[in-house]
Amino acid sequence: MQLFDELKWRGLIKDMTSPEIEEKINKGGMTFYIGTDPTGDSLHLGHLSSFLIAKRLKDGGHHPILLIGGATGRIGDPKPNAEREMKSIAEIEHNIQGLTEQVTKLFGFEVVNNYDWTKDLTVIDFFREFGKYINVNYMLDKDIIRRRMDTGITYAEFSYMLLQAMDFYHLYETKNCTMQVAGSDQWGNITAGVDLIRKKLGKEAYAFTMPLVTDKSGNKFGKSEGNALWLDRTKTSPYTMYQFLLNVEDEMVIDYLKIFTFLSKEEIEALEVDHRENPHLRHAHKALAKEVVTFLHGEEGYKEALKITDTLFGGDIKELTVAELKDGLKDAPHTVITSGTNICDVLVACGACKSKREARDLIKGNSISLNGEKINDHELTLEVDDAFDRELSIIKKGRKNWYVIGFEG
RNA sequence: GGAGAGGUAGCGAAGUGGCUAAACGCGGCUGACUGUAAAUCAGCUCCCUACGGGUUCGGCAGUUCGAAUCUGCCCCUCUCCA
Repeated sequence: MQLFDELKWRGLIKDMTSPEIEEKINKGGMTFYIGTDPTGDSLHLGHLSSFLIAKRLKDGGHHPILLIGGATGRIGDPKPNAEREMKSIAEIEHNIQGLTEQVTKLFGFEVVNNYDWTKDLTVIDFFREFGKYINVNYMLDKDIIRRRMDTGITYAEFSYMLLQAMDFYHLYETKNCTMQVAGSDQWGNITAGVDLIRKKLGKEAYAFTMPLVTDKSGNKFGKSEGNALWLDRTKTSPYTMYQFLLNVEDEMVIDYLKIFTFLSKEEIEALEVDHRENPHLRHAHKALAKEVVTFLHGEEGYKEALKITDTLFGGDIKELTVAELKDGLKDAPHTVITSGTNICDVLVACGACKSKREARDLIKGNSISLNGEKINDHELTLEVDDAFDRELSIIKKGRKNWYVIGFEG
């Protein structure tokens, strides 16, 4: 199967600026770029799909460049509903450093920063060199701008697409970068760049987008309880990442295998059959979790995640040794209390509950386990004598939220 | 600069002097059922050991026995005009 067809089969191609892209992708040898603004100091799962496309293209003989938006990040890409908060320069610098290290390590891409070629541009030069080539009517016609017309948009964010267009133009000129790849929400910005290159240079540049990865109900994929799943293991442990992927919706798991793994068509189709016939075995889920965690954190990270999973979901935690518990729960919040503390206070202290009221409600609702036993008395106190080896107690909220309690004194 | 319409809990949106800690929907959390899934059903969703108390409806200051609801000033958003 040729590269383009494979990308298509994996569901990674939504829109293209030109049908010639198919041939160019199959042929290899292109320099292309993907971009991200330094909104955080690590990538998260939501970024991964487009970075993996870049990796696939790289493996197919193309040359990827990662553009980090030191300049564009100072402005903010318009969101559909509201203006972005401006980030401090210090935070942006910090994020650029984090992202650069991460991407270099994980993907080995060449990294550039658009602040380097925009920081010395004067306003007047900007207007003469770029402003004159873009019509406001054209900008107003972009979907993202139209959506912001009733809630308001500042001149800074309105101008964002010009900065991104300049990036493409700059990379085209200096690095012969002829293609841009991004998520479908970037279509407006991308085409602005293609048009700018055509107008200023009379040359054709190319771009395609990938569909936004969503869950079954159409929400953006890659958040757990409102928190992003970071690719940096100090921010999101291999275990947490593994668990998230193991729990994706049945209907979506095959799509995710195509998007997030390098498993072949044959392997994925075999998993699809397996999953249809024996859904409860969850072989497809396990494959997805294994592949992604191994790619991100190596064989060791995967083994660690698997071991913790087996420990926590394998049976009765009372049968485990303290050493096993410690190891299995080393990513769970760890809180030290004094022996004799009320259970509700402990639940708040360890972060399981926002308030004592919530703690009582959860206890009444049969949701809290202490050392493997459900509890229903909110007057209960935690005693060091009841702890495993007089050292630690384990609280579980719901089915999969764990908290380790140590004792002081 | 002028005229009009708005700012209500995580989001959307009711409420326009006491019956409102604030309808309803979404989201979130928990329970049951399952396969650590989905769907479904049930409970919870400002804080407090509580048939009660304390803080809320852009901000500040007032009117009133009583304000999310009325008044003044300020901040912010949208629409139209210039």
